[in-house]
Amino acid sequence: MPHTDTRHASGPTLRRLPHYHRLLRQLRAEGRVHVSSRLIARRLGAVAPQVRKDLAVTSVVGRPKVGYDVAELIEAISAYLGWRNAVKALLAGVGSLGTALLGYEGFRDAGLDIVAAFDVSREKIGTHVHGVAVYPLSDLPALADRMGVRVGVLTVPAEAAQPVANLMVAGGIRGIWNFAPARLDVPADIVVEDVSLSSSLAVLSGRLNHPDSA
Amino acid sequence: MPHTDTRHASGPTLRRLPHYHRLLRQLRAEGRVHVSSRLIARRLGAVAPQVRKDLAVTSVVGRPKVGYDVAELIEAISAYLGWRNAVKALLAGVGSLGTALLGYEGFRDAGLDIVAAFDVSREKIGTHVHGVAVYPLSDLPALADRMGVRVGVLTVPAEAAQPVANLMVAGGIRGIWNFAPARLDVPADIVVEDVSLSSSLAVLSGRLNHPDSA
DNA sequence: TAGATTGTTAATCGATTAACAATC
DNA sequence: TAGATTGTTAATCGATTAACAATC
Repeated sequence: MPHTDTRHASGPTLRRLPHYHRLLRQLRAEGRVHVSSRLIARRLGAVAPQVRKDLAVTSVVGRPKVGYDVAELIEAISAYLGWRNAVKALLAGVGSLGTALLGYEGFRDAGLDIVAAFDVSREKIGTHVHGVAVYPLSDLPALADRMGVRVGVLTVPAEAAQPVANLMVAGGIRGIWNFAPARLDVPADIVVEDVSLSSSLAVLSGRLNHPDSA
Repeated sequence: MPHTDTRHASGPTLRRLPHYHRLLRQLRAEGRVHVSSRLIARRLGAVAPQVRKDLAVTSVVGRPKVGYDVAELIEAISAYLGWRNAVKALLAGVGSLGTALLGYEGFRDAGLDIVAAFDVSREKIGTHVHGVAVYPLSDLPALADRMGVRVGVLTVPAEAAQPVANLMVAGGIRGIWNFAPARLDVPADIVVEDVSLSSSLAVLSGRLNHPDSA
């Protein structure tokens, strides 16, 4: 009996899935119907068994001597990552980064539909930023709950991160995409994904200053 | 003989150093002079040996029963990450994300001094964005070389990423902070650090959709 | 001194890579 | 069929965590 249950995807695997998706779309645009793990690996700077193990989480099976069906893989990755039916999200903190994220059209294709924004600033409240209405932070829990928002994008200053995260949790949000440079203390069933620009920059600086790095 | 040569800092360690730095500044502001690895670990959601191993790369030694000197650690982390004398950087791609990054004052404190921006758009060339002059992309190699720029911040669309990275390399740049969703092909001695928002979002989505994740 | 804390070695854990039988 | 490619198990690698002697 072939096992149909998908293996659990590790963090590194999840991180790579969008790269596979991007390459596969490119290959499909070039008219390619099948693709081998070896080709994918070469184009992405990886090795073939890595690619096969990653793709296995989608339950797609390849054919020996032929490879994988490109269109099937694209669809399966989209489905696995929940890109088919976008989840509703809100954004808190309409500063320069928040504004830039509100202006990024691509999130809807990546399963994220930002339906409301929140800020403390009198000047911003009541305006629309890239088509998204800005509400007062104090309305966040009630509005999030009413609209059925599941994800919060956190782009507030460090000091405000924890209190605003609390508002998100109070509003019934399930996951927080945290761009603030602060560690969040949230209930165990809330998913937090940190985007730490300072960490990323530190890796770049460290490698530049200490070049013997592996 | 005590060994004075610093151990090599791994990627994960480099990523955590800014978090230690932030917490230590906070502790210093509260008037704390010494700190134990145990306290740092608790505040950052880590374990004490992890902290001690990370901090060891700075060559700072702690005192049994007392802990580490807070000010000394702050200084040593800054020095290790090259935050003392900021490196010159340029930014290519003055879109919404590029504009947001140009507006972020904190980079200078993190050792990055963005001295010029580049774009293809006629409207943008010749203007200043958050005080930084925008030049035509074609001038990038010559200007980078002349100004002694060492880091390039890449915030162009995916299709432009590789050609613009090539311009950066031609201009003598040593490291690229890549925000574009594309894999860059560069000489082996060039450091590339990717910030992949789609990967980060994929982790969040994957954990939300497949909750049994570890 | 007694006890807390460091620095480091050893054990564990998880992810990557290599190897290879199954298969079309 | 012969040979390329998959799916999966075993080996390797690197990072995290546990353990503990040294030390102030």
